[in-house]
Amino acid sequence: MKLTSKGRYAVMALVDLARFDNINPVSLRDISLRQGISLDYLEQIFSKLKKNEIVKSIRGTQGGYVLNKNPNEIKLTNIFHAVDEKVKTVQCKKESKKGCNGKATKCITHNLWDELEIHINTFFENKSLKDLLNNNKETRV
Amino acid sequence: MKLTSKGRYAVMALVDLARFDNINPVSLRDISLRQGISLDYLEQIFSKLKKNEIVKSIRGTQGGYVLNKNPNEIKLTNIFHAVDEKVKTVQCKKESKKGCNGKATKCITHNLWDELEIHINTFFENKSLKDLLNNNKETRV
DNA sequence: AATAAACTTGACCATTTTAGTCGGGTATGT
DNA sequence: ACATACCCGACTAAAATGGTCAAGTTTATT
Repeated sequence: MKLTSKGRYAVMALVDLARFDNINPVSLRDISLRQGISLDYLEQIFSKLKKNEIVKSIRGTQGGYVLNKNPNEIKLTNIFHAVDEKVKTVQCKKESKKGCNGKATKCITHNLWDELEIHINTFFENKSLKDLLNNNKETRV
Repeated sequence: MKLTSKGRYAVMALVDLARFDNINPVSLRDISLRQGISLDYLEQIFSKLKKNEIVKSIRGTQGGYVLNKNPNEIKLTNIFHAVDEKVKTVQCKKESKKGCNGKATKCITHNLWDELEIHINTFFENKSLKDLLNNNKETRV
């Protein structure tokens, strides 16, 4: 099981954005420089964040992105969902009634992955951008 | 984030093993047939389970594998660790003091992944093979 | 002693995913 | 007009994944 960089970058970028968008929109270039994430890659990520109405864009000079909601309304679930970062149990639970492994029954560990998924999603549901912002005022080395 | 088949197969195979090893060792061939997992792939997985002392092997005809511990002593953590299925935060947390992203500080979401990892591992620590066995007596469609 | 069942080991490989890059746009403030 | 910034789709190198294949060794049974 692994977390991909895409999800990590999305969260990093949004925390960065939340910190600086109070006055003006924040350009991806700035985020790129501050967070050390490739600009081109950020564009892909923000395209998805925009489609999912997590951020708004302002084009042209002095343009950039701003949050589309309050930081406490943006849960990690939303962010991960937007960039296709999700908990996958691979080939299990795809077909609802067919069972796994091409057999007629659920595989013997099926319920386990369900539980795990719920467990992880609960964590994501309960974390908002705001939590991360607060958590980070106390930046320890 | 995704769970790989290797981890899933390892758990499935061990549940299968736990059910049948009361009398005789269980051959991978049997597990392969019952669970629909490639025999060659199972061999790779069991090689790792054996190195981690989760199973013992008996060679020769009528040989096979048996559990090396009681089902309630085998936690999911142990299984996943054995087959290299673990929560990875990718490039974060590799260097202990250097920080992430090649900078001198921790990335702003560093603590988050720590928390998540703890959250998930807690789930794995608290689940044993025995739990899965019990859970499965009530096999619902 | 021969045989067959089963574990053991290591190399190999096709496919998919990941983490980008690249090249062209279009909109807009100055 | 021009620079800054978003927009969009195609492309790609490298890694991970989910295996396969071949050539063993061990041991119970006949």
